[in-house]
Amino acid sequence: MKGRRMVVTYRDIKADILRHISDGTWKPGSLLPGEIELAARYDCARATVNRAMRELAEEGIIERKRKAGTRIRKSPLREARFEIPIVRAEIEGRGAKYRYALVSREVVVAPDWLRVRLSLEPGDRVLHLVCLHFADGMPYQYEDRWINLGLLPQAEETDFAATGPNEWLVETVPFSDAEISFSATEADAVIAGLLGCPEEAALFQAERSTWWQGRAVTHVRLVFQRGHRMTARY
Amino acid sequence: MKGRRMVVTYRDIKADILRHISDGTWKPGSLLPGEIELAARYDCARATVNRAMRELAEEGIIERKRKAGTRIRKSPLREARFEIPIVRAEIEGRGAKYRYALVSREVVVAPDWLRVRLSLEPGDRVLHLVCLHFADGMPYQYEDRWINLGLLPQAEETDFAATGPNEWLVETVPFSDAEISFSATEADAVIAGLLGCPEEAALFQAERSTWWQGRAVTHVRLVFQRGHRMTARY
DNA sequence: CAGTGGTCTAGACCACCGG
DNA sequence: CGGTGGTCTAGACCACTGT
Repeated sequence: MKGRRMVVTYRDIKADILRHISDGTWKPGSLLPGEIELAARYDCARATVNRAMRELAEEGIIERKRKAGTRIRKSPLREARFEIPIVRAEIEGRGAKYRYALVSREVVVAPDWLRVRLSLEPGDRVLHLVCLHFADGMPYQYEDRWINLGLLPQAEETDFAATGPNEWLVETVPFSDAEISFSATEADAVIAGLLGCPEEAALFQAERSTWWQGRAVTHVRLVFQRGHRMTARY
Repeated sequence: MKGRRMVVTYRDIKADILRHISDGTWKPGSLLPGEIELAARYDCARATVNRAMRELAEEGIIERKRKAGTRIRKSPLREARFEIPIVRAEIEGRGAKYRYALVSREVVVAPDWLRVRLSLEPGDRVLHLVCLHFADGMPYQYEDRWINLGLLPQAEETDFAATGPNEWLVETVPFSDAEISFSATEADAVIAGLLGCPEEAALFQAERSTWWQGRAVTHVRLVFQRGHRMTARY
């Protein structure tokens, strides 16, 4: 009279383990049963338990070491994941109308601070662009970008009046490594003028350097309009 | 004379796919071969290909849909992961000496803005703490915390003069959901005084609300010393 | 050196959804 | 409806590392 036994999924196991942590059955630092033991308890294959625990480890909930076993992390070294969207998508995703404007364009020898950041050689030339991004006609983001002409010489011939450098780069360099950092900055006269905010206003900014196969592609400083927030759940 | 054939690992496959994207073999938007096809090409089990592609999808490199197959993402919807450490660990991790100070403590009825954020009832009581965290004797972070006494009544009897609320909460509420957001703020008179920076200085701040099993635990506003950055690679 | 997690395999069933 | 990815299984070998 018994139908087919419901199969235990790795999601079930994750949820069950989280429940045990939540209700205090397993406390921070304590040792969990091994995979074989749990597979027996849940009556499933070890691979299923493995996937559940591997994901919990990736999420920073538990800590696994061969031979030593699996433990609940003392202070849950958790991490928040932030999507890094393209400005256009970000603005249109909020249901606002996107507009882009090129403010200035110049080809120069890379200044020292940039050479250091991107590991460029003395004398290397870069394309320096300043742009503005608008949401519903209001200034949304100031973009100060430097593109390595040694790696992307075609950038010098490209017209950035219509298409922003961000979108051009995405389709030109399909895949890349990046380092991004967030901080606060005070609006200088130029930025205050362009964003239409008071000088010295506190603004949220992101700086990102990008590499492709070990070579520097671009460096960009993005300064957001007053009051901008970046949010994540975790 | 052939020894045991080298087994193809899921890491090999990930690397190979990334190489194909990097060198332009597969362009953004293009359709990749199915799992069975790839398993045959790499001469491995489908599960191995599946794990490689599943991880690439999690990382935002590719997009998978049943029946439709797997494609390279148009604009690589990538995400940066930031570790959210406890202040003490953050400071000691930089090799600096950590010191904590409680600035003020009061039990009050939750103000309206907090009630809304944490979905509290009118009249609910909260513990309001203001603390300072020092690195090598220099003010590092200002902490403005509110703890829900309805959920954690024992907080009212706890002495936060020695141990910071953050560490107390971590060991009291082992697991929780959180929403965190980053922005820039101007130093008001109080914060400028405590952090020792000019009034109106642009400061980086994080705000976090935390829930345990659906009930609000705490809300905290963390304001960092001038020049603070949060960095990630991706 | 022995126990634990890490990974691969070959096969199977199934859910979803595009054509 | 049929092809694609999603997942589970039972078994195996291996790498790492604490004891």
